[in-house]
Parts: sequence; structure tokens; C-alpha cells
Amino acid sequence: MANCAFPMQARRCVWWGGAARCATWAPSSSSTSGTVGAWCSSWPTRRRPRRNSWRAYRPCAASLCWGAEGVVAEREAKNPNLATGDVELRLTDLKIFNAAATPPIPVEDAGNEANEDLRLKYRFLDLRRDKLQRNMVLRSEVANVTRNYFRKNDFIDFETPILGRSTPEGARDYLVPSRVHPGDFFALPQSPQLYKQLLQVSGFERYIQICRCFRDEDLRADRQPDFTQIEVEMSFVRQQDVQAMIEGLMVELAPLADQTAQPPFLRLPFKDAMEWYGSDKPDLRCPLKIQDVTELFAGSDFNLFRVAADSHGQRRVRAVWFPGEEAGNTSRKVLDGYQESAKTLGAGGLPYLKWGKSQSVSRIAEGDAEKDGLSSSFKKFLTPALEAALRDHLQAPNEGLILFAVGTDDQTSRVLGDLRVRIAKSLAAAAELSKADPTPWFDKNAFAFLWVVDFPLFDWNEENQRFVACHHPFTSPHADDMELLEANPGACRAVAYDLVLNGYEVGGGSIRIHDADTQSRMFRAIGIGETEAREKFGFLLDALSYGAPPHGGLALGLDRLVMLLAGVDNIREVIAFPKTAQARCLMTDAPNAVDAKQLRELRIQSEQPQQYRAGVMFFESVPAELQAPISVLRTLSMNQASSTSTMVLDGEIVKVETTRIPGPGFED
RNA sequence: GGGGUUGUAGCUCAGUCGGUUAGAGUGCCAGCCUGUCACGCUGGAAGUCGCGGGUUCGAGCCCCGUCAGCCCCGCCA
Repeated sequence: MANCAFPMQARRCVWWGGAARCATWAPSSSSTSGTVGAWCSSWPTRRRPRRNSWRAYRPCAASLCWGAEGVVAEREAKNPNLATGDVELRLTDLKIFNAAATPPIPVEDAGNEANEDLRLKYRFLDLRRDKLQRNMVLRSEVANVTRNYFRKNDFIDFETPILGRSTPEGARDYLVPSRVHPGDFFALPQSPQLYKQLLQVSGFERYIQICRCFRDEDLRADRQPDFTQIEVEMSFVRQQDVQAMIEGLMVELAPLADQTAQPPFLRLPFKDAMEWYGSDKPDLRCPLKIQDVTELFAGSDFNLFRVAADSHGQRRVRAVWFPGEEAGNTSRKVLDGYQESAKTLGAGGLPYLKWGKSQSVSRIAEGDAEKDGLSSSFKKFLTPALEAALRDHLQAPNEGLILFAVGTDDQTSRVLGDLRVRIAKSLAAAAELSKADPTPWFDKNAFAFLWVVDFPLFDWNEENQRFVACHHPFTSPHADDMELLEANPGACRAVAYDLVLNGYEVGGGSIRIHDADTQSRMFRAIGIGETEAREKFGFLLDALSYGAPPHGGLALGLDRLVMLLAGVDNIREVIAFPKTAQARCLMTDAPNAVDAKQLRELRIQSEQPQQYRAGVMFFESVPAELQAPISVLRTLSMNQASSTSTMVLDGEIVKVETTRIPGPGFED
């Protein structure tokens, strides 16, 4: 095979994100020899070498893992489009390490991407793709930069237990049964919160851990049941000390995404965040603010809005002003789309008012003339005075669009908070297409960091009719609000802060309670009595009574952070083996049923066998009118019987829960 | 738990008003070509239209149910 020209650059080296990999073996000198290993996925049939020496490989040529040895030489026909297009490897040896079946999903980056369920099922192949390779490397870099940063700042890296104690409050725990102590359970940590506080009591003044956390709650694009946090805790600090430390880390991380972070980041009180942006994690890439226009409708004939104005602040009318001709000409169809999404967020409708320039001739002809380009869903209540007042109040002198929401602060914030960003994004995208400057609405290239501070200490929980800790029950109340702990918990502020980046909460933390007395008051406020507190958190109260230092910290969501640095909108793209929205792993099929023996050892009884036995009883005493369904049941195939089935009985569709169980069938 | 959306060849998708034998690209297989590098040319195989019912003379298309993926609400101290 010597001197067999073998243009390696043409294949998997490229496929693999291979420019960098090729560089490791393709030196600039044209006379160096070396060995290289690589995969050849989907070895192109048309380019399959014809020489006899290659024939032997053809049965397994679909996708190969191979190694080649040869001499790097300058190519006769160079390809300027490839990083290594100037050189080729003149083979002296070629080994096929392993044949491969045709991949079920494309692993080339060019061309189509398979559906996500297939990508997840064959994650080991999906991970070969450049995009995911890059994301995984980025994630590793983020972790390394983080560890180095904190090490440089005298932090100590800890490992805290994964098998721990279930605690009340917060998310649902993942439970792990104890074999040694039948009937007792460990809980996987929702976060190592208590451990990191206890380590402060122990005198480790700077704690860092990159650790797994587990919460048994429903998933979102930015939420997995097991996820990774960068946990930080420090003694003798105020919130600005913690924030400065984290800002320093962001300064080092941002360059990984060719961005910069410029501390100090904006500090925005929670109250203002909700008032101006309708969110506790505002996306400041969009500068537009929500404004209160309730008073303008005080004497209006427009009942919907006037009622709010008469409600003494119970309900308000709030609005967002989108400036510009583009916004003013928003079509009815598009507005309907916005209204639909507003409705899914709980709005009754989406009142609007727009001043556009171009009006369609046909609509004017239909008598729907819009003089001055004015159009509104409540036009008949819109007096010239009101129009002028709105223009003045919203500082809306020219063309543009106003969207209104009416209701409680919660309702209007949710609707306008969502639309503010959504519409700004699409206006900016449209502006970009028409080569206009999109910046007034949305700067998609920005990295908009901010701190949201002064969170409330408590939230009122309707379901349980009591206050719950907004952040967690170890959060220090604001020094000025200590007496509100008992007097008016709802108004009590916390020394808690969230780090927000581009509309995502990437981190949250607080200054903790460091004395047992305040901690007890806190537990009382959320309905945890002395006895229960003693029982569940005795170790913490003990620890706090032995000279615990003032301390505080923060946890960063590593997955979200890497997601934003990678420029993707889903954390599955930055997790090697993620779960689906239904908290399932399509590759391993976890979670799965386990052996009866395993359950017995844990003294755990599965409900399914019990259901089956109930079925047997049912069969034995079956009344005549149920003979028919039973006969239908007997005809079900194994597949059909694996879940819920339907059958037609006397003209009616009947739903039947069926469970497949191992063992003898009905006939036996 | 609720709402929305998607499911057709290995993969990505099209499929009209319900009407003949369900198509395209890509991949796969075979042959030809060879300095190609998303090579090119010719031919071929490949479909439980997610699954189960129903309506109809007739269903990929309509109805009911169900499963799975995705997004959102609830939930996530």
C-alpha cells in the first residue's frame, strides 16, 4: 500500500470536528511520518477505493473505525476549503479496528439533523457530531476555568454526601430506600445547602463544589431532574462581596463565548424588575419597559380599563410601547397570534393601539378607514384627549404599537413580561432582514448580566394556606425588616440575590441566617414549630449555636450557564446524557422496572402485582354482563395488553386498564 | 394534572376536496467513473402512514382513544 495516495482530509477528520484533530498529526513539514486513528462514518460508496488491497474492507465499509500510518506530503491538488487541504498522508499501513453498521442517524454535521428522540436514543452517535463535541469541550472548559478561578481565590473544593436526609420545604425529593434500615429513606440532595453552611461553622471560610443536584419536579427546556450547580459559600461577607466574587468569575467565563462581562453588573430590586420588566429574571437585551397607564382611564367609557382604575390598585392597566414604523404596521394576523399567546398566559384578550403609516387601500375602501394610521381594539372609546394622554405618558410621539394588559400585578406582569421580549425579538429580526438597525428593540449579540436583589423573604402558598420561604428557609431577613418577620411576613425582604443573564436565572444566593434565634423565628414564620424544627433541623440549630460566622453564598446553574455560552436554547445540548421532557432516558430506558428480589430486599412492594390480584378476584366472581369484556381481554395481544386499551362493547367505547404480567396466561 | 404541537422509507420531509399502484432528497445495495473532498452517471431494494378503534363503497387525510418527542402553565425552598 505504500505510496497509495489517500486524501484523508476529505473524510472523517473533518466530520469529527477534525480540523483540530488533524492538526495534531499533520505537521507543516512534508516529510514527517506518523500514525492516526479516526472513524470513517458513512464511508462514501462513490469514493470507495477500488484497488484490490481495499477490497478486503468492503464488507464493513459502511462506517469504520480505522488507523492509518504514512508519510505526510504536500498535495498535488490542494483544497483551500479545508484546514488541512494542503497536505495528504501517503499510506504505509492501514488498519481497520472495527467495522460498523450503518448509523441510524446522520453523524455528519452537514445536512439534516435527526429528530431529537432518535438523537437521544443513539446519543453515543449524536455526541460524535461537531456541534455536541464543541458543547462538551466548552462545558469542560467552563468547569476548569471555574475551579481555577476559585482555587486562585483560596476556595477549598469539597464533596458532600449524595445520600442524605430528606428535609421539608422546597422541591420534591428523589428518595432512595435503605436496605439496612428497612422502611427508611435517603434523599438525594436538592442542593448541598446545609452542608455548605455547616462547613462555614467548621471554619472553612471559602467553599466551592461543582456538584450534582436532584429535584423530582417536571422538566422544562432549561430544567432537568439531575443537574449541576457551582456551589459557593463564604464566611464574613456581605452580599456585595459574594456578588463581586461571582462577577469576577463571569469576567473569566465570558470570553469562552467571545463575549465580555463588565462588572459591576446592574443591581435591580425585585420590585422594579417586576414593575418594569414583568419578570424576576428580565432579559435586558430588550430595553423596553412596562408602564402603568391605569390613571389615564379613570374617567373613560372603556369599562374594562375604567374598572381597574376604580379598583384602588387591586387591578391595574399596564402597557408596553414598541416604537417604530415596523411595530405600528403590525398586521392583524400577527396581533391575533400575540393575543393567543397572551391567553395561554392567562390574559382575557390583548387590547392594542397602533399608529402605522401605510394603510391598505382595501380596508379604507371597506369603510374601515384608519385616519392617521390609527388602529385600536378599543377605538370607539379612544377620545382625542385619551390618545394624546397616552402619547404623552408613554413618550410615544411617532409610529408604533402599544399593547395593554389589565388585571392583578401578577397577571399583567406575566403577559407583558412575555410579550415584551417576544415581540422585541421578532421586530428586531424583521429589522435585521430589512437591513434597518434592530438595536432599539433587541440586541441579540449582547450578554446582559444583572443582579436582581431584595427578593421577598416569603411567598404566600395558596395550596397550603401558609407562607413558604421564597429562596430557602436559611435566608437572612433584611436587617431593616426584622420586626416584619412576625408582624407582616409578606412585606419582609430577604438578603437574597439572583444572577440573571439574557432572561435566564443562572444563579441565586443569599446571606444566611447565622444565629439559632433568628433561624427559629424563620421556621415559625413558615409554620415549622419548635418540635418539628428540632427534629428536622436540630443539627443545624446546634451548629448555629456554636459561634457560627456570618456567611453567605450562591449557586450557579452550570447547565444553563454553558447553554448560554454555547448559544443554544436547551440544556440537553450541553448535557452528555440528558433526559426527555418526561424525565426518561431514551438510550438506557431508565427508569425501569426492577427485579422482585431487589424490591423484597428493600421491603418495597410494587403496586402492580396487587392490581393483578384484584383482577383475578374480579374474574372469579364475574357477573354475566361482564363475560363479554373478559372474552375481549383474552384476545388482546401481548403488545396491546401493555397499557390502556379500548374496546367496543354494545356499541360503546370502553376503556380498559390492562397490565402485562409475567407468568402463566389466563388460559392456564 | 392542564394546554399547544409533531409522528409517512434507515434519516429529513411532501402528500391537494377522503378516491387508481403513497412520492422527493439523502442514505443503503449493485454497476460504471476516478485527484475526489456534500464527487459524478446508471439501475435497484426499501413503507404496520406511531398504535388501537370508529365513520365511509373507500381513510395517510375525518372522529374517538392511546403512546412517544418537543414547547408552555401548574410545579421547581
